[in-house]
Amino acid sequence: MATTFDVLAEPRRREILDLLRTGERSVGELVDGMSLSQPGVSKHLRVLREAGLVDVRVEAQRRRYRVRAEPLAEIDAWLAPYRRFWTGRLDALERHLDETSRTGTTDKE
Amino acid sequence: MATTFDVLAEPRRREILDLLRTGERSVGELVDGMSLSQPGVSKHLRVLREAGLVDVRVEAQRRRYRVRAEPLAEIDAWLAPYRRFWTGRLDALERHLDETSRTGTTDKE
DNA sequence: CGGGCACATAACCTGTTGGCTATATTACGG
DNA sequence: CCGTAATATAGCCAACAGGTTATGTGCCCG
Repeated sequence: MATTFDVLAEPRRREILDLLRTGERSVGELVDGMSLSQPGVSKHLRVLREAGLVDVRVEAQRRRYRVRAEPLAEIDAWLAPYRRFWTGRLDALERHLDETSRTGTTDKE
Repeated sequence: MATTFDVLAEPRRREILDLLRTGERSVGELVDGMSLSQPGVSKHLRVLREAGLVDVRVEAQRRRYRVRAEPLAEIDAWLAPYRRFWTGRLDALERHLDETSRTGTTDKE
């Protein structure tokens, strides 16, 4: 089963998520909103669903899809340790530890 | 040229980033740190480099790689509009707007 | 209760990707 | 200068992903 990153790597799937960001949508609405065949959309929705990125609500013959937060929150969490690379300053000590954590090899020169 | 998401979709590339998170590393050090052939590592490094996710510093015959922040910051930015899905509460008005922003179709039933 | 919607699944084809082995390249050290 | 160390590139192959068309399935409506 694909990782969240795999799933998000697909532009059309990010497009779908963008469409869902403003609220639930049926498959047909998604198809209308993005030049791609209906089976194509369904295929992506399946991937999104299996990765837990969207939720379905069956309503008569329609299926309403909406964004699920958890996997996105995981990405956010994955990003956390890197965040110090671009957010303002970090503790001088912390930086020092990083620089020297692996020293001891052929590191002198 | 691959998007940042494409690049991050590869587990080995995330592994490389993880190794670089604690400071610069040479290719050889990366190879030692992750069961994968040297050409394999170099190939991934090339992708990471072209996507701007890492930087190289040539030093004698060694190449020292390190993390570059920008693309990661972009991911962070992409995540922003979704963040409200899992961070605490959001403004009632904002939620209301989302729920009703597209209403007017076959939305009643 | 039969026809048509809305959606999912199947089957097929093609392009891309990642791994490997072999080889080119460049810089030192002696 | 030569040999070797460190890394990049080339070439090859198997696996996979995404698009398309055709078809299955369930549910409302007249």
